[in-house]
Amino acid sequence: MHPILHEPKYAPLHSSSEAIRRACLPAPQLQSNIFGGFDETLLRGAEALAAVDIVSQKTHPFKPDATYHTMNSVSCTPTSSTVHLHHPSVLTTHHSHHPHHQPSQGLDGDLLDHLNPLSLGGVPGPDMGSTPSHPHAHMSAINHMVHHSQSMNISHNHALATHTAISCSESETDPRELESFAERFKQRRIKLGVTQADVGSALANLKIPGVGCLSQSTICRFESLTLSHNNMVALKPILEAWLEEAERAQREKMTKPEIFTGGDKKRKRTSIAAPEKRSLEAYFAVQPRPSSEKIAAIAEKLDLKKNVVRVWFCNQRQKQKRMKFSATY
DNA sequence: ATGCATGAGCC
DNA sequence: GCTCATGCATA
Repeated sequence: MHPILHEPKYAPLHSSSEAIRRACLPAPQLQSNIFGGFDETLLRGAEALAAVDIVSQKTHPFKPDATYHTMNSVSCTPTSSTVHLHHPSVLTTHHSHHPHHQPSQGLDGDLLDHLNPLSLGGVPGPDMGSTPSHPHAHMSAINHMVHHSQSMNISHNHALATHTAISCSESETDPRELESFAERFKQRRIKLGVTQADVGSALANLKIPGVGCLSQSTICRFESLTLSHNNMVALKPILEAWLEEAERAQREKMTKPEIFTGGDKKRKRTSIAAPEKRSLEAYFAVQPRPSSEKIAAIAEKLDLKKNVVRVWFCNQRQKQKRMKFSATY
């Protein structure tokens, strides 16, 4: 079921969002935010690193078998609410993107070759059953949509002394507004003496259709603007509602924030060692979107599980899109 | 505060 | 298999 958000004015999303994004983006220089604009320079660096890696790699067999999760319990269960919707990514509207833009395809192949001359032949990739299918409690699913047009525009018309063509949207999506709200939010939250985790679990008490609780992580990221612009836009009204409610409640009495009693769950987090991480970064600089084969090759070289490498690349890409570091919103 | 991971939805 | 929103675990 789809939790229809109480905001009919939003455009249809999912399906079209990707398309819209792609279509709208002029020609962002893509992922060069983090790694700056070097290409050749970095490349050499990458190759060097990679080379070094090969060597150092064999020396220490890091975690041969990275990690695993063992979780079971579900989670947030703030005594009162039951509204746990699924359907997280409902908003995917703008963002920058180009389908597959491979900056230096040849290069990366090269790099890999150096690293692993055998890999390209057909490395089966040590991707063994890495899917401990776990029933994950995926609660909370908010999201509002954002007009596609809006967000995109703002990014391009940079400081035009003339007029800001923020044509489409209301200030709700203005990065500037989001930033100041996040700041005010944190301040008021602290004033209320509430922790990020408290806010997250208390959200469920708002009983907003489609909104369950959120984790401390998410609240933290919201405050620090380390979420995508879309995500920020979607969360803002919710957190704003909580804030109002919390301040109102405080005026009359003291509602004690309830913390869910998660009993059991132990998921181990894989920790990628510095040397491996450096190599991954070097690869990423050259090719942010390696093919499955390349991922397998890299995984083998670094002695990491293929899935770990794949996820690392996904996370790295996502990281670039976060509000604070992205110029594409 | 942040790294690694999951899962839904889409292609 | 990717993107995105989000979370658990951890430094």
